[in-house]
Amino acid sequence: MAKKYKRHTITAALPYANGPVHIGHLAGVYVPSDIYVRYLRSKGEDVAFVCGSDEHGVAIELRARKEGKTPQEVVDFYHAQIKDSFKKFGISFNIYHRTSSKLHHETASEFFRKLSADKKFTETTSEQFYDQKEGQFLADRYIKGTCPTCSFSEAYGDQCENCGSTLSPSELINPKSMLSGEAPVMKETKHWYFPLDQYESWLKKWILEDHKEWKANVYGQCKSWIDNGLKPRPMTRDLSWGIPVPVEGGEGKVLYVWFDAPIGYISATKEWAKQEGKNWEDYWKSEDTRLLHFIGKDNIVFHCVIFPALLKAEGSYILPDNVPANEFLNLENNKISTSRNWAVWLHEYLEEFPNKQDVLRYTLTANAPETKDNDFTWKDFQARNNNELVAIFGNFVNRAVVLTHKYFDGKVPERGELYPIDEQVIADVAAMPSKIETALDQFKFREALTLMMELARNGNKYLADTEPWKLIKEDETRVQTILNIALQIASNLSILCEPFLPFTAERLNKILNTPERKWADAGSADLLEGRHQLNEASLLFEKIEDGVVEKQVNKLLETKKMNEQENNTPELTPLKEEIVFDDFMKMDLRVGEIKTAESVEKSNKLLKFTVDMGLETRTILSGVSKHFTTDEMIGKKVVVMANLAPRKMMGTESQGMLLFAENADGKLVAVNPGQDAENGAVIA
RNA sequence: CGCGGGGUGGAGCAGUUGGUAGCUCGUCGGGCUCAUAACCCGAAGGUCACAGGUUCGAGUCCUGUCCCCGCUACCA
Repeated sequence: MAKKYKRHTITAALPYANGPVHIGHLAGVYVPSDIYVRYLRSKGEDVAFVCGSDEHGVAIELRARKEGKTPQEVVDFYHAQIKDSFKKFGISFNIYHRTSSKLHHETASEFFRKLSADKKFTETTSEQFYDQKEGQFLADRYIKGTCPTCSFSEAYGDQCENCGSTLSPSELINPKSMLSGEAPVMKETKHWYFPLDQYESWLKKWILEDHKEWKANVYGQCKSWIDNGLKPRPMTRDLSWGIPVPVEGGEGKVLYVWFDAPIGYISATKEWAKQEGKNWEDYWKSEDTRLLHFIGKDNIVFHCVIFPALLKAEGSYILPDNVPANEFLNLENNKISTSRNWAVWLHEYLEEFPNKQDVLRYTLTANAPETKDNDFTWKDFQARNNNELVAIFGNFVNRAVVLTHKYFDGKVPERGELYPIDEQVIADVAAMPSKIETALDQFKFREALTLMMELARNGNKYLADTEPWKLIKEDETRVQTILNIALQIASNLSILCEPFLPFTAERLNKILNTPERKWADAGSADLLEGRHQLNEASLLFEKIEDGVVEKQVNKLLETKKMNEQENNTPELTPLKEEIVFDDFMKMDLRVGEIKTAESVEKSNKLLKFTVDMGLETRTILSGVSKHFTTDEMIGKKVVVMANLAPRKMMGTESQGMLLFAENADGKLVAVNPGQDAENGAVIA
């Protein structure tokens, strides 16, 4: 932070209100942002920490339809649940707002109207697929059809999952709406485009030159976008759930969620300012305010490129000074997945681990995905609690307090003459706050946490080196000095651990019988006066037994089992249209035997096979390298669609098609005619 | 050859402008007994994904290869 700022506006990514929040959200965004905010507040800085539920978008509309509810009912439920989880975890938002609120609708509409009036949009009419049965335009992802490149029948409108080609929906053969299953029609529609391309040179300077200090993952992602050339992006959608387009001709259309969601930060700030009697514009339009966005890596371009460009276009807003984005957290070696229920849900954790919010906050900070994706395991959670929080932090505090009660009736003893070891440890304490500050100022939360724990470790070492329990028999004055210093360290811990472990800081202050202290006090060896009365010692952390984490692991195994069962009784794809016998007879299916198999250069999906078809040997390409190794395919009998028109892929002509069955989990199995079938035999 | 991030002792991570490879946890050995069988000391353990190159010297710079993750633009 080279520049001195008067105040800070800190945003945390708006969680999407179509499901509860899990440890991935916490680790990636909310714990780091909360640590940073608590640190700033402790330093006495003026901070607005804003967040809220993102409640628009097509996914919520679809979910509501599926559950037979209104979109509002869906978001009401999850908004309340998410808000509650954050509150209980001590995520100290100044306000947790929501984008379905009236104030937000007004704010976003006004923003849009301003850009529209200033001619910052271009209005373009184009033809898009429309589902007549559902009365709705279709996003690319909601159209399926046959891939023109590889004939895969389940290709999406934007991409074929089988061969990897990038598509546009109009290229699909036999397109089908995923909503109704009907064939969509083309229909004209007008949208408001934001010409991002016009901001290219400005973005180049602002990010690539002026913000080289951004994290490597953030900077790299932005550079990639800018270097690839920016295109105008539509800022409106043909949907019904969202903020109505507030200008002439916008009937039946809503604002794109990625247009309205970041503005949610602004409306949240407005609401908070109104409640607190402050001026919201100080936090968004004043050059001496520092704006920071805490997000996950999936949001980088929206927060670094699109939203800043919109703010720039509007003209009166400040721009983010930094966007500390984290990578993703995995759970027990698998990607966290809401739909597969592979997650640790915060509302469940709160019930199953009462009063252990700090343990999770600690684990997620110590193992935060700051530079790359990381893995959360229950075993690691248990180890960090038992070996670090209990053994090092909790134990040190307990030792110091118990000894003080034992020898001095719980009154802080006066400090006498200092030995070199005392002076050393006091100097170490004094040096610690600035070390932690340096780490926090660079968003290195893992490192900051390690430093904080180092102080507790030093405390334990100090006690071990000075051995007050031995000295008490011969030199009580010396013990007074030692315990005084040990307690000063404990008091320092209460300040320095507060950003990371707020509940622990509170308990520690209770034990020490002290008020909450501020960052400026940290480093001092005079936080506790002589004869200050301590409260009874109580444990800050408790050991977590094997059975407890085993239960959690079993719960996940159970989930895995259920997912597998669901896959075994899959939702089968509905039968295709009836065909007549002659249609069937048009297909020439033959038995073949794979003679050779090799991977295709520059393709991550294709394998190249030579297949013995009895009369001839054919070269056939198939997009199956994710499913099979070349070795396991050699010698296999397969069914070949023999009279399919040849097609060139990756420079090689494929003379036919191998048949595979696809399981619900996407895994392919070769259709096997049995080893007795002769090569070239007709299948009918 | 689409783009970005990552690949460092059993696990999780640091390694700044190239100069004897560090930290936490775990393991092994020892010590201590105030403390939640907690604490303290010591040791073992790495061809820094792989192959070349530049250099007196490369985890660090260059070239190529492999692997994992994400993005690829109406998926929030």
